[in-house]
Amino acid sequence: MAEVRSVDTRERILDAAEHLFMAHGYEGTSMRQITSEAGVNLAAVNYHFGSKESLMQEVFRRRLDWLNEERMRVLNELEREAAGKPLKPSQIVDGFFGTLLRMADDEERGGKTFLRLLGRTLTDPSEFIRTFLAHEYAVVVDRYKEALFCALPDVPKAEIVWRFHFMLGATSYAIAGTDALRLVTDWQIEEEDAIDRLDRLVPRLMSFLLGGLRAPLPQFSDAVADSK
Amino acid sequence: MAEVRSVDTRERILDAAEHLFMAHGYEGTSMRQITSEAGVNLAAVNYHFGSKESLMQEVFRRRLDWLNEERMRVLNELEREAAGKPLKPSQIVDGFFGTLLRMADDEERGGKTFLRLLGRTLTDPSEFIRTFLAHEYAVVVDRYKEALFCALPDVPKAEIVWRFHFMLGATSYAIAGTDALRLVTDWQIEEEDAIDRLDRLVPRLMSFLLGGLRAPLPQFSDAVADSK
DNA sequence: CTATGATTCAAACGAACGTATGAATTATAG
DNA sequence: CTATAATTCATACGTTCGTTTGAATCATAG
Repeated sequence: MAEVRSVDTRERILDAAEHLFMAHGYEGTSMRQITSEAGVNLAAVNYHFGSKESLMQEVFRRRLDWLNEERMRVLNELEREAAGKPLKPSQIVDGFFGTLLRMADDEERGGKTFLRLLGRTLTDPSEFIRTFLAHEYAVVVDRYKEALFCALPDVPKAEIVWRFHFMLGATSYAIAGTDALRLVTDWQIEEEDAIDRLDRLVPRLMSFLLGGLRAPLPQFSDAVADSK
Repeated sequence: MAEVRSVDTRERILDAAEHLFMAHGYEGTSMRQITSEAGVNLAAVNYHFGSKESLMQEVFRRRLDWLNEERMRVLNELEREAAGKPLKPSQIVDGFFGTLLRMADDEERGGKTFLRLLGRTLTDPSEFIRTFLAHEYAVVVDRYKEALFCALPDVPKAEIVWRFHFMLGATSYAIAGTDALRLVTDWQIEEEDAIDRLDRLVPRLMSFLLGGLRAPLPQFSDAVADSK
């Protein structure tokens, strides 16, 4: 069985697809763009992956499998060290979001390209993509949610779930890239941040997330005891 | 000049486009879907708007013109009342994000449909959309940024800009809709929140945003005085 | 070396896309 | 009523899309 060529072809396609999906979105990227950038024949995608949808799923699976495992490993390690005592919220947030953000430095795992793709895809309108991602994330997110419940026993669970959601949004935006960032700034300020974008982004985002997670509980206009 | 028919047609097209762009994205929505849902002829879009791109821009302009004016009006009013004294961050945040979120109740202004469209579009990969939105937002965002600089004189400007960006992300996610929300929860908790989703979402999000905005400043690993 | 299965390739498929056209229809002005 | 401009309509154009096909090329096993 020939292996050398095909493994190479598969990987080249995945790399090109990852980059182009990030830059132009799923619907905005054609098979011809992908195979052209990968330097392979047009039919190669359908031969190796079956369809464009399956290719998209494989692009994510290649990265998320590792991320999910790593997140699980980190949380298990934290809980082992804590020996039964509840974790600090900052540890949990770092385990989930910090682990993600540190992928940006790891070119082997897709680096910034994959992070930006992920950030943009989480709000992608395509039904099959959201369904796929929700399924990929379900188990890990559930474990982290439970950890937060234990770490913040005085905060209603519904509140924690919402704040988890808000944290995902802030993070998604942060990694979706500097293009959307033009919304907020014309960069009259941060020329000095050209290189250090990342090692500064992480602590910046972490401060913000933790501040939001530990904010005072909201007061609803209708006075209802919102416990549990 | 005939006006009755064409005004109706224009509006019907805009409504259908708003809904379909929200549900399936810009690239994922065809002219035939739009004209079919609007109950008008296929050629009507090109006749009234020129092209699909122009239609997309008009969909946003119809809503954002009002939103921008309202945000300006609110901020001017706040500054008038304050009479020179710096505003409270909570006032500024409510002026920018609260004004946006309250559109959800206003069906005349697009309601939840437009909010979800906006939330999803802010991370849309299409170049011309991001460029257009950045241009539409520029002036207002700049005024609110300046207001935050004055309200938080001890916080470095770069930090405020970043946190503004994070707040946009969290808000975008919150309004992008309950579909993406499945990522975080299977709704084992919040059956009771079916109706009140919105009058509870606003205070919830506001608490989170303010907590993040006022969080302790991050400590960078390389010790550099990050003033200015 | 030959046979076999895996992979690559050029070419084509039908479908769907955004847009353009010119005639038919409708509303307004004189 | 008639003339004129605005709008609607059915239809078609040229592209591009994702996918398929069958032959050509390659690597490996016997």
